[in-house]
Amino acid sequence: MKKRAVRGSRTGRPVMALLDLLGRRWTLRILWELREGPLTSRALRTACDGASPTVMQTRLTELREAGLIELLPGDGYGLTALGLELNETFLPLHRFAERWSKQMQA
Amino acid sequence: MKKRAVRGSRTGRPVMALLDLLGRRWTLRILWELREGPLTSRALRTACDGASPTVMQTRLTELREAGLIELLPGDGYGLTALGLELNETFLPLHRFAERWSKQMQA
DNA sequence: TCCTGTGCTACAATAAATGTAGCACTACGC
DNA sequence: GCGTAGTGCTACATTTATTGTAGCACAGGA
Repeated sequence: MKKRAVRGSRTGRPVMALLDLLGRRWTLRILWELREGPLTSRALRTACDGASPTVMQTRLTELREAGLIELLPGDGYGLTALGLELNETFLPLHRFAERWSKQMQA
Repeated sequence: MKKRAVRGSRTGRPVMALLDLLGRRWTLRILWELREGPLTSRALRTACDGASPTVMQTRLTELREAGLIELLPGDGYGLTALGLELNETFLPLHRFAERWSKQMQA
């Protein structure tokens, strides 16, 4: 855990830092899986097709430092108010994915 | 280039395949940089903080196969109708990133 | 005490990204 | 024609990230 700063944060453009954070493996998926409520770290690993605990823990730490998720003792990990707000941005993604999938088959 | 299928596509849930595709490094950033019009592959590399041509080319191929971008001879890479639609989902991200950045400083 | 589950870590093996260099092709000016 | 500059794209060695397996310490509950 040597590199704490979010990559792209040097540019001074927050959206770049955010895109970099979200562009790391499993990050989007983790936020997505938490959309309906908190999950324990192990449930999260199961939900994410058995992602390795190493990277899962790394992502959880990153997301926690970014203030998007938090560890609720007894309930596992859940979205913060900020994380919930971000997640709402992605809600249309499900509908889009269905449309996208159909177009790809054609 | 051995693994062509989008990871997560086995699950039969398109949103998982989409999240996996978008969760690869530079993918979100590329879509973002194309939001205001086509860019050549080299302009794109410059815009993405000098991403290596290897991974840039890999992402461009993936996004092209996903039908989100296309190569317009003479203009470089641009969003398809589908890609444009997806990108509109991310437009609120900029405003969110500003808010997020401010909260993080506090 | 002995389970079971939690968050989390070590460590070697594998896969992905980087950085540098360069190719083939096209279009332009001379 | 010739050189120059731009395009999309690739090779290859190095560095970094991710995986997979195993396991730790701790906190309940039976």
